[in-house]
Amino acid sequence: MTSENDSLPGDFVRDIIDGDLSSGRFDNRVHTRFPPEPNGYLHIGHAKAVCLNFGIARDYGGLCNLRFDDTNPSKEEEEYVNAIVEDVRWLGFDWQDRLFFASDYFDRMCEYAVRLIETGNAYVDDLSAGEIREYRGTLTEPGRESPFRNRPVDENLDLFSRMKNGEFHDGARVLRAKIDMSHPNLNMRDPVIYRILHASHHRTGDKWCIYPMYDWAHGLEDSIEGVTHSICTLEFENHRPLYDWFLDALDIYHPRQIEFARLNLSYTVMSKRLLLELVRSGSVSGWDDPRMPTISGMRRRGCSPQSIRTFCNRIGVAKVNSTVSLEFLEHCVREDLNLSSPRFMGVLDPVRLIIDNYPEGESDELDAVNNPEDPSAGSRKVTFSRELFIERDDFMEDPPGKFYRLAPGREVRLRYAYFVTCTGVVKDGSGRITEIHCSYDPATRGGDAPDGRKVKSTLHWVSAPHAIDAEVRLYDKLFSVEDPLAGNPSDLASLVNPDSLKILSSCRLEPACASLGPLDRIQLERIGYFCVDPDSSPSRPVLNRTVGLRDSWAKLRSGQ
RNA sequence: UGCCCUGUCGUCUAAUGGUAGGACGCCUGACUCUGGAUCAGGUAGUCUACGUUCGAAUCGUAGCAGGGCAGCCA
Repeated sequence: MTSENDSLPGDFVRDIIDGDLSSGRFDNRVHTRFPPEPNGYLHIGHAKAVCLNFGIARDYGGLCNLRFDDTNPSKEEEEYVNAIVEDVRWLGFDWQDRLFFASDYFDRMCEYAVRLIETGNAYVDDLSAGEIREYRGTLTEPGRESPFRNRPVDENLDLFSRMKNGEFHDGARVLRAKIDMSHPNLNMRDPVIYRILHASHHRTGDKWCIYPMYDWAHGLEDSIEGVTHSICTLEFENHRPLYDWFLDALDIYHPRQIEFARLNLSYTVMSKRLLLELVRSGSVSGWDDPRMPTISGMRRRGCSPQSIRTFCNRIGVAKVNSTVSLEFLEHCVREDLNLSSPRFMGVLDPVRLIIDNYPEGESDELDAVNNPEDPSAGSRKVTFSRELFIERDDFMEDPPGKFYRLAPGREVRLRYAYFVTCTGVVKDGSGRITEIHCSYDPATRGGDAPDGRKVKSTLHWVSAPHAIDAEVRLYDKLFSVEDPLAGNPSDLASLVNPDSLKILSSCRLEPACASLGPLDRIQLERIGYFCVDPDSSPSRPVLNRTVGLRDSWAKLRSGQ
């Protein structure tokens, strides 16, 4: 299990656990679970729950199960199971041999249902779905009892067993708990326990034609597994009385349900349904599009598992609905990538720079540090020559006062190489600069002047004859508005940030980048953090921008 | 006009009846072969009212505001 060195304040969930530990409620055990439904991909909101559940188990020396809540075969697929397993493992968590499925407990759940019927706590109802809704009442009016509510136990037993045996069509009957049709909490108005669904299940095949409802199933799963603290999101708060009622009615082991606020992130959405909508509408390329807040999207974007864990551990756990700023996620990503990413030089928008006093046809091997934050990362050679590419942005013919980079007559340093001074530019017919001419000072080889003179800036560069071509995909926030759901927009797609993806197809990278493999994370000096996309090939690397470096020049410029 | 939950810097979150603190963001400055990183400083908050108390963000009452709930979804 991953250990985290962040020392963090506790949270209300841990406070509750501390209380249970001191009162001896669960025999000094702490046992949690992460219970995804396999009907979609995991997103950063799920990561919060994963980190909470596995993190608590780690901190208290307890256990955390990975359990699939697969009680609805019409929405669930094995593809999702596999993706979820991969994502949780990638995040750095381990459930040992405790990978469970709700469907493993279907037989026991049925036995429990029979017990509920026998004790007069459940009945088979012949009402249709629409009738049940009508009988339920409203938020302000009590419901009415079903005419089938007082069937004798034997009849209920018989009908339930025939439901199970497939004698009835979908929707013909349901098994309901007998609680209180006038309860102020609608969940307690005789909730449905089993429905008939002649559907093939991804694990049990056609063995079942009745499937348990969440409220019934979830507490049983927790109870069967000996879970102590069943941590879920706020929308289940109103379900807790029912969770407790079932376990009490059955008189079986009774975990404690605790609800916390789900994560919201600015400039994105966090619902499987809406994310699926973006996929279906083609607004993004798939669940793993690097703009998506999914774990697979973030992985492809280049966020490290460590940075996601750090983020989840720092945002805290509370009961207030809140929206964490995207900037905070980016901060956590930069913080980790700064320490762990090897540096390379690459030019996104190249302009040719010619060093007139450098001998034609010659080249030079210079030492470059791989990671200034990590001496053990060592160094590499970069090849210098007479013709280079630098970033078009790094030159201005008529620079404003705060522009420190290259300009006519000005001397700057080329990273790890030489000081160069701009002597002139060449333009094409439209006035666009096609070449920048410089002279270099051979005495500054390596990047320092023996006479101690300083320059205001250092530029990254690549050698024109040695550089490799690359495609770079610049990703930005998914939506152009901070809260895409504000005002219930009818089409989310129209709010997608038009600049969320810019593809640059003629970038140049230093040759060392050729050895990079899919999902490798690097820093391109002075630009940002990048991740090698799976679309990449050795002959044509494709880099995804994870997040830019903080850029005080860009900020200065945009502020004017 | 039912029931449940929640209100602390712009944002996220601590303080568990005893000095309202941290982080992100933002603003200054220092340093720097990444205008990166790092370091130092600054900015800014207890929803309102009444009550309990020597003392209230914390406890109580009322109000206001936000969120959730009427699937045979989870």
